[in-house]
Amino acid sequence: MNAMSNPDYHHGDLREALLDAAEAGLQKNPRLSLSIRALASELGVSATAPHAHFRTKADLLAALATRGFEKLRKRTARRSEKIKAPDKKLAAQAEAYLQFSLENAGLYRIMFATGVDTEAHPALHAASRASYAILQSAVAEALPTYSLAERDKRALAAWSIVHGLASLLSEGRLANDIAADKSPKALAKIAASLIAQK
Amino acid sequence: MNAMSNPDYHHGDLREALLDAAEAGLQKNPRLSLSIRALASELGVSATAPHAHFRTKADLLAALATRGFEKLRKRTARRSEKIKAPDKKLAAQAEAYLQFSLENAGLYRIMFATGVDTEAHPALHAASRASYAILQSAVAEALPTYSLAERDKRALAAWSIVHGLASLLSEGRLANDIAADKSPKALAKIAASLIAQK
DNA sequence: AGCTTAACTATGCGATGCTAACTTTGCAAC
DNA sequence: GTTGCAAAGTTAGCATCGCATAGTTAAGCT
Repeated sequence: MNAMSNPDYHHGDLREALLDAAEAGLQKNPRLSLSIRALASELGVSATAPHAHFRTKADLLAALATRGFEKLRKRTARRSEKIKAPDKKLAAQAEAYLQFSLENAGLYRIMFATGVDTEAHPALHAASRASYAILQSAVAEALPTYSLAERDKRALAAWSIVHGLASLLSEGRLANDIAADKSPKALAKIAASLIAQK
Repeated sequence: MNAMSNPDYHHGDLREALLDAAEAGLQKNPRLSLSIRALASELGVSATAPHAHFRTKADLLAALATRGFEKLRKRTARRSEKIKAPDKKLAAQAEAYLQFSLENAGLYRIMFATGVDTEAHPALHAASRASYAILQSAVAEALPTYSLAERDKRALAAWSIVHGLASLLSEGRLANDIAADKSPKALAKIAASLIAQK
């Protein structure tokens, strides 16, 4: 399955290569407007070859977003596991989330770009939902005495505030006169203190 | 300045007409990908006519976003003025904000779309900043005994949570299993209670 | 009446997403 | 081995898009 006999004919795995190239491009320039043709030529493949793997551009974007959510989930989960104290756990997750959104600004943008229809892409929906579940459980741990309904509200609030911050940050809408300290740590602290407040 | 003598030659005000048409299009279909050519033909004008008013598409989008922020500011301000109690004021503003984002989902998307460079468009920056100021003052009123720094943190948190909610909502990422009651009122209540909590 | 300028048209280029028809390759059945 | 077939490419071509350029028309000032 790997290493085809004729190296001219072609990519062992164009599908993954496309996603890799797209992610790399977004890493270099977060505002990059992805183009199927550009990706194809970058990989030395004809302009229409990608269509064998992604029917439409939206499908490619959805796959990319799915990847992004999986990456995000792993990151926040790993960071979270190392920490025992429930309230610090929440703050650590928030920080990991914000850090991810900053270090992968381009990918993060795609993950939340409208135009990627969640309902048409079950894998994307599942990956997004799984990311949320991590956060949700951290909130639940931080507020064990609260009712289920209240904890759900807080979890929703947690996602909103953390995503809101990430979104405002990556759009450069947080000028110095609004947030002087824009480090993930400082912002995560604000978010977590608000959520876990009793 | 209004009503030109020759009705064949042309639009009294193509610039505003373009923005109107764009907004109307977004209203009908929030996911609409705006096209200068489509707008032009809709207005019965040549494909390149819009370029006399907007040098690039990004300029048009920035103008549209500026309009959006002004509309948002007026709405939240008007709603806010009617209410005296500081805590209810904050909740009312949050509700107005969320309502605006739902009723103008397409426009709201443009307002926060990356690719519209804030720094290159001072008017957009100012309009966005003015919207924020309304929210900021409501938070200050709700927490009069707090330090300036603390109030600023809360204001930032308020914007984040409200924008985060709006963003998650309009991307359809708030399925029923996450937020059962997705009415602006219910969500605003969550947001406001979190922010004004003492 | 004449000049300037803003607003618009016509033409055309290069890039893009996508379709359709054809070709190459690897693999498996016989 | 040959044959058949599906997967993964290719080339060609269409429609649409943003935008630059150059020419044209109308409006307004002097």
